Amino acid sequence: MTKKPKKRRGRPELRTENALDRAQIVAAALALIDREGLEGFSLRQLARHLGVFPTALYWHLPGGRNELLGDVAATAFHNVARPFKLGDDWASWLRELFRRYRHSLHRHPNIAPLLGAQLVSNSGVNPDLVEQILTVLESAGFSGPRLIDAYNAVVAAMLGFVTLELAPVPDEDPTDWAVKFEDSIRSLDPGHFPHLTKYMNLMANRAFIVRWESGSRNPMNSGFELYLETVIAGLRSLAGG
Amino acid sequence: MTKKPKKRRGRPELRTENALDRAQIVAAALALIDREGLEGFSLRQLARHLGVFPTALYWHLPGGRNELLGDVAATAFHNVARPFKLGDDWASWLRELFRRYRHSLHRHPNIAPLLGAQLVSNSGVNPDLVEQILTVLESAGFSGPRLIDAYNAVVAAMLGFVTLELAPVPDEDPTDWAVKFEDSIRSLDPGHFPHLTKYMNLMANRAFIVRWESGSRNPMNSGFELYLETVIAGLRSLAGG
DNA sequence: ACCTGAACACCGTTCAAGT
DNA sequence: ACCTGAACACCGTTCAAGT
Repeated sequence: MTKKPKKRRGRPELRTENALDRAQIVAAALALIDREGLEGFSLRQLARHLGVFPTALYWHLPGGRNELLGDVAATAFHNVARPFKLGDDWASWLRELFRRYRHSLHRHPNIAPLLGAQLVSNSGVNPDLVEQILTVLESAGFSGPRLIDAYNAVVAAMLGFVTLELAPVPDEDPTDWAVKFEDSIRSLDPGHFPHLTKYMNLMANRAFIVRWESGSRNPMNSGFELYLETVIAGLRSLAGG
Repeated sequence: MTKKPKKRRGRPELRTENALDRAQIVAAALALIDREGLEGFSLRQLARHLGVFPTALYWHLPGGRNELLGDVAATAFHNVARPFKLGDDWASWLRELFRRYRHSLHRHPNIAPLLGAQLVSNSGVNPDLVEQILTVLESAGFSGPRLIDAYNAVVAAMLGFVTLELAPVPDEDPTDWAVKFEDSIRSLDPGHFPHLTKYMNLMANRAFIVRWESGSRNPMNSGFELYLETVIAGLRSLAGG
């Protein structure tokens, strides 16, 4: 009954009662990564933002940095999969899944490396998504070991394009790097690179390997759509097999 | 004319004349990453192996860590693309490209995150590869803006699957993590996850999201092959468009 | 030209101690 | 139960100085 809410009232973040819980830490981490990027992110900086000592985080996340990043990565999968009812069109369902996943990551582009390139993201992932993809592919005509192969192809396709699209630029002075890189691209010899130079205005900074900005600044929409249709057309033609 | 090869003869790595050049540093870095992984890799450790001070590396690689990793990543593309002659079958050429790239990365699985998830890899990449893919896709029937979309789809497909397949396991005590993760997968409710539990023996540790080992220990061969055929069949059906 | 050496401003994590 | 506080063993990078 004795209330004492006046403790530590000079603090920047007002930490009434028990300030920290796991969800709050994860949310703050995501916000920090959104602003600073993954390279600039550290537990110590996060702790500073939360108004606690770095070591306090270990009580809530015994696994430390990896556990935290696993939880952060899992948020990208929230609400990407819609319900699939028997009789629904599998291709439409897959299209929507791919687009919603991509949209979700474009809202937090800096976590893209976590999803594509670190198995850590597994731990937090909802098995519902796995179950649904299997259901949809069965309805598309796959079964047995081939169904599992198709499942792997679909997951790789869903994550792969976006991981690459949103791959971060080097963290050094980005304009220097961009200028230097653009120069080297634009000065290629048309004799040796006829197609590349012919299509330069369509490709410069818009195509993999010859771009100097990430997809977060330069979305690759039409490339993604063609990729998506490629995968769906391919699955359709292999479904009978 | 005065030869003095006896300098510093007590050193572990015998550094005759000028010990360091860029190529040597890159090779040593790759070897170190192969053994320790990307997380365990540091410039200081690399310098120790080379018998120099960490700061010596900056004379050869002014861009520091990023420049070094860019060069390391570029080695994955060496000799993946075969020559393409007019009249050759574009599908066969693409098949070989994908397989050779995958094979190249399986020899250095720890650098996979650099290629998929960091734009830094661009700097060292050979524009020949770009030119060749454009040539092949034109021969497959693509042209104009759609050719560029197809190019982006092909690059994303080539890099995407392998990046995911070789995504590294968390660096903490790996067996602990694996056991814990396997338990959580195997104890899923068949009522709620009928397909996933039905296919568990085919999927456990062999399919994305429900595996606890990287593709470097557990290659996903049949998944890759179906993915490859999916992309090729899809491109074939969209080439007319 | 090529490398040493000291210094700066950081990291993640462990462990004991406080309340 | 939840957090502080000190300590450990590291980082990448800059800058001046040596040869």
